[in-house]
Amino acid sequence: MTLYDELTARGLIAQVTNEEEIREMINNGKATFYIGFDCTADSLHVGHFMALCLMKRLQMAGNRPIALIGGGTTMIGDPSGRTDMRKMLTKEDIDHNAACFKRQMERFIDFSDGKALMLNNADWLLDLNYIELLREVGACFSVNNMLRAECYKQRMEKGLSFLEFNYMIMQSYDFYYMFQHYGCNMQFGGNDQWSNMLGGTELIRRKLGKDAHAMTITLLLNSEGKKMGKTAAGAVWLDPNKTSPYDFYQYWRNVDDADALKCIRMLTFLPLEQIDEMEKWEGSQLNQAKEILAYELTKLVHGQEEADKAQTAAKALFVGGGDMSNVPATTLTEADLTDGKIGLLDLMIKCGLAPSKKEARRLVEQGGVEVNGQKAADATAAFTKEDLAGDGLMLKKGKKVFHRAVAQ
RNA sequence: GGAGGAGUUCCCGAGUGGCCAAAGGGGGCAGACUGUAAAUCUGUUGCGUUUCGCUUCGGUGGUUCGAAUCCACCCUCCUCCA
Repeated sequence: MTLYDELTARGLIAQVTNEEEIREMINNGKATFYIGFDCTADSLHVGHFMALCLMKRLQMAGNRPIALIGGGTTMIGDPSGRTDMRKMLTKEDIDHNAACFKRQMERFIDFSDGKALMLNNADWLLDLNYIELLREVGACFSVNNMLRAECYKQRMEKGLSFLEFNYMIMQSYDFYYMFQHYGCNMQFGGNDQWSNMLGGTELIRRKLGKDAHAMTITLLLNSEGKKMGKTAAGAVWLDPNKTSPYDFYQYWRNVDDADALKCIRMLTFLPLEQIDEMEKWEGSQLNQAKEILAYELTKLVHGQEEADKAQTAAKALFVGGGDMSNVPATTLTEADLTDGKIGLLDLMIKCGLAPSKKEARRLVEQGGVEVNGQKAADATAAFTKEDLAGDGLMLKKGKKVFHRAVAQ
């Protein structure tokens, strides 16, 4: 099976500018393609992970990826898919975030021997001269057309600043620049980037009379049509300090039935035949599929060792028995104890199970807290250093949030 | 530049001097039911030493016994005119 067919079979391709040419290019490893990453946070998240996987698949087929860090474009802020304006970030924040991205990407993509490049558009965007740019590039854009683009249309209601309006031009310029300097002939991106990407191919055609290609990845939506990888607490991060491997595992372990196979197909590297086999599973058997999904993804992102740990911990907690040592834990010091004790409510806050005493108390009152398998009924309960010795106390909030508290 | 309108708790949105920690909905959390799923039902949803106290309705001052509510100035956004 060719690469292009595989991508199609996995449901990864959303739109392409020219199917025949792109198929030919990527199947034969002739593409030098880029994906842009706006560095609005100090870690990549699950949404980026899809893009990274795609880069990896293409790289394995001999194509050359360019990871473009948006040090320059982040100064502007992409209005796509947004109903409000982004917070403006300082130059320092952006630089810091870009450095964090770089570290994370190196885990997935092989940057050795020029097999992949990492560029930062700050290198060429920040030095642009306004008048020159307007004359060189601005003349090639039709405002009429731009306003017709879906990403701007949505914002016409709410208001769109001129700053953000220029985002498309900057992104197009990136493509134009890399096409000339790095032989970049294709751009990938989320489907919400389609109009921005077309801006680039159009610019290259007008300025250079050459064809460049664009291809978008299907956005990973759950059965309710919302972007996956978001929780109430925020994004699911790839940085283990922001989202622990255990939580990462649990996120995927808990996806809806309806989304399990779609995720396996789109995100894992399991062979398609194996996935087709799983397609027949239904009902509680899907639970097994979710386990596979969670394990495979945790392995990809955090490595085999962390994936094993997360799985062991999950099994120990939900199935029973087993080794508890991999369950997320908080270590308490002498300073956390008052008169040699710590109250249940304070303990819950320390372990991150509740943001305030009020909420901790409510949880206990509603019967949502267990300590060592016993329902905690008394909010005034307190624990001593001895209680926390050894494996410590096993706290449980609700049905599936477990946390250990141990003494130093 | 001119004329209007708006900013309320995580989000939407009611409230226009005391009965307001602030209706209703969404979302979240917890309970029941389950398969660590969905749907449904119930409770809950500012903080604390919890029959009470403290902080909160864009910001800063002011009026008042008392302000989300009235006044002044400022900031941000929207609509119309130029």
